[in-house]
Amino acid sequence: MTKTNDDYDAPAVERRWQEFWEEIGLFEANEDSPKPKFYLLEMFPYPSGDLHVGHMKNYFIGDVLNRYKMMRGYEVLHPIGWDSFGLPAENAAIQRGVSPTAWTEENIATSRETLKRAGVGYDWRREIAACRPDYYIWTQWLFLKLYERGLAYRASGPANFCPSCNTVLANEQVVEGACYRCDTPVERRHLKQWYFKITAYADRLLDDLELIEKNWPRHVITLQRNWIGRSEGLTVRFPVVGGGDRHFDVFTTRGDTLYGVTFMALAPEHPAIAELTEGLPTKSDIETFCREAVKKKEVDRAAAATEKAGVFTGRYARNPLSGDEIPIWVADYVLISYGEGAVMGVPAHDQRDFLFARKYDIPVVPVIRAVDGELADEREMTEAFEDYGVMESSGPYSGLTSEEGNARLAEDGPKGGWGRPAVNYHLHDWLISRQRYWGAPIPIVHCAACGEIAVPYEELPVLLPPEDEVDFTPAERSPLASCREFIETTCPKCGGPAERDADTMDTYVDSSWYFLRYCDARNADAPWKPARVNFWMPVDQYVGGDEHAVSHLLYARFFQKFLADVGLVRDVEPFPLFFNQGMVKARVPKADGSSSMEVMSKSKGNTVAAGPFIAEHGADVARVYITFAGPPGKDMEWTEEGVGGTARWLGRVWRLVDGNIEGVRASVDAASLSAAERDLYVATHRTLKRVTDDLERLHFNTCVAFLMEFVNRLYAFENRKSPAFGYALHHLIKMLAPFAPHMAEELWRRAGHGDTVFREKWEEYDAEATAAALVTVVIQVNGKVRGRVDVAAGASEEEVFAAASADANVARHLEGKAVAKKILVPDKIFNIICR
RNA sequence: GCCGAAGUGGCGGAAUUGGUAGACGCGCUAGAUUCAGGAUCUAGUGAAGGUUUACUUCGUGCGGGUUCGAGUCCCGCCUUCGGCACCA
Repeated sequence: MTKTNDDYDAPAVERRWQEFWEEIGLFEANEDSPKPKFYLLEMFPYPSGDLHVGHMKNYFIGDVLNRYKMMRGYEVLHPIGWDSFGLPAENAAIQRGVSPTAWTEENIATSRETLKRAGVGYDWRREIAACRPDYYIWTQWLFLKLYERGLAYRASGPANFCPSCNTVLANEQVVEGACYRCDTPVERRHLKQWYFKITAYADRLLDDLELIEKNWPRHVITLQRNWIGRSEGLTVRFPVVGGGDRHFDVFTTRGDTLYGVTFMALAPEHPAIAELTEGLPTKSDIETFCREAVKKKEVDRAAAATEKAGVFTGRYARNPLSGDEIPIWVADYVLISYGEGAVMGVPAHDQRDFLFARKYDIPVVPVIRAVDGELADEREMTEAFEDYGVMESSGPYSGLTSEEGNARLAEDGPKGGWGRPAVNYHLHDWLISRQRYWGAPIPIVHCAACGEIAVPYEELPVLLPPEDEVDFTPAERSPLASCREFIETTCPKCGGPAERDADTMDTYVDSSWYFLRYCDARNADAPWKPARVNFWMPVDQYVGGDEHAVSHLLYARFFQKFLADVGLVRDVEPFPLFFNQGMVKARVPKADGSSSMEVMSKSKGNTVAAGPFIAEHGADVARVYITFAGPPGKDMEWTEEGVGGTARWLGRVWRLVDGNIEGVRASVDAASLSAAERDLYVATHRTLKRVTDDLERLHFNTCVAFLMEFVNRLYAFENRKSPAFGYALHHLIKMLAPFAPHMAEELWRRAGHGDTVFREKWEEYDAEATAAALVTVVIQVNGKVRGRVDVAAGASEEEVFAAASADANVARHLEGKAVAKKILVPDKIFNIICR
């Protein structure tokens, strides 16, 4: 492997400066600073213990900004902590009999050490860990706040259960029907669980996306919009024929197709099925169908999506508008979890209903025609007509457009008592209880006499019981449930015997408010002091992965809105500016000798461990390579060759600057420079401008490229004793600082400075120098490049034309032709159109 | 199926608003230096043609279009990668 330089022992130099920075408290953020604040945050990491270089990208992007913003004069809050509850610690306890606390703290220590060796600058005084009582006391405190407002509740309902993790999951944690963590297909189970009422904020979570839309990646905004999935329509009531006042509600976005309803379909899980079929000879068949349908969904969801199956219940409902009697079916394509768990079947205008109706010989009745067409003949239909159009055969609504009809129906429904406008969401309430040990206990007590009672605030935290008293053997209930010392308590209300809730909270609860805790991390009396949160918040730059687009980023927004409502925070959005960094890929060899680039992960065996890499090559190599290899927002490829190239370049920088260190100077007399020196001076300021502009745009890869270009230019510059050269080196050190902080700091010190370069001001570029007096204008003839001329900046069309005509090649192309038109883009391009 | 992102040399990638396509790096080639090197320095490197110097033609997934000028804008396709997937 390439060494940067024989004189430069990166690991030793880096260590020295890391200790120095810690000594002088370089990264400590202070609320009483006169500087403008900048809150920079990377997503709450799980302390995995063995960080690989893929993990580091996030932190390196953050730290480039951190150091740049410091040099730009900001008081930067750049904190770190650990999202340290969660299954791996508990699994370690099960598999190896180790203590989850000890195991986690050990991993935290390793992760912390790796980040420190990587030179990432954090205010370690604010370090937090979700698994420590001084943090989770406030997670519980926030649970109680939600509970007080009716936003935390326990209810029975269908839940996603992961049989491998032995716990339920939130909808957001089910990815393509499988557990997000272990990829096991989830099962639907009817269970009593704790929820946060995020749906109460659905509209605000949706509407406020407009506030952040411009400063978030578009796809993340789209994902959130789709996930919330607001849809407007009608709830229509269909009475059961001969069923007294029994009825079914259905949700539809297509009220205009109501006269085309030819059947009704209930989800197999619909609770009213049993009662509806009571006493009918078909009852047992229907029960069998429902059982099979529910099972089928679990086993094979993909197949169920194409082939629809159903069974007729033997009962009928009445269309409240047409008065028609329509058969009630149970159909496997109807979802219990959306709308009312029942749909009106309009085969003529809904493709799913159409397929279902054709399969079971249910009539198809078209009631919408295309605006410029005719009503379809049901016998000739091969698919549903799903577009809006004009209503026909629809009683008093015939002749209205779909839009008009829907508006009228929304008014008439409540008047006629058969329907009402309704809004449905794809978003469901957030299921937050987990049947696991390693999480924050839910601070609720169940009392036989008083029912569900909140643990009083002054009794928080509800501590996890000591690990040696808990049986971690996987079961379908929380390990806490079998720990008598934990469960048995007294009712805070009546004082009688009572039981604690045995479940713990989803770890996403922990990460929904951690960014607030950093503002006041050591507060023992409250989760935070509002003044402190209001000083630092909102987060000025959030950096993280888009895998959390509809989980953490949605939950945290929900928490922030709730906290704003109860006056604990000021801002309604926590992260007005979110940057989504790409992943690090590395080669995975295949059996046939070829290979592919895949995201670095332990399971693929293509990781490069961060600690050992840094110990061998130094952190600066890793930092510069990761920032240079590609735009920060896109995936990048980690290769040995790339690492070598970066190491080589840092060696070039070192030899160049250190070899001429005595000439480094902060200023130069611009007036006394020779032409060549003047050119170097201009190049220095042009580089400074380009690097500065691209730092602001987060285009770090091009910043490094510009620095490389600059270094190449400096190598080509012969007079190394020139003040212009020393001046260029001074600027190079400063521009290098955000990217290779250790080397820059070492060079800064060797150049004779006492303090850290990170307390120096970022240099301002000389606008006069960057706007050069002479510019190169490209000459085109009929749109093709035929030459280039150097002219004075701002040269007129006549001047450029005169210069262009003097160019032999241009003249050749103009020869014998008449100039028809001249287009000049000042200082850039001159296009001569001729015939 | 729906939504989103992206297709540029051998490779990773540059190119604010339409204005020199291929910056920078890797790799490769040649030379210098060195006891030697996978170290260092210098030069070259999109393709084709060319009196190998001028220079010319082609070239940013494909086909059209707008424009003096298109990687960039518009229309229609193709491919790849993500996300959601019976949402009524």
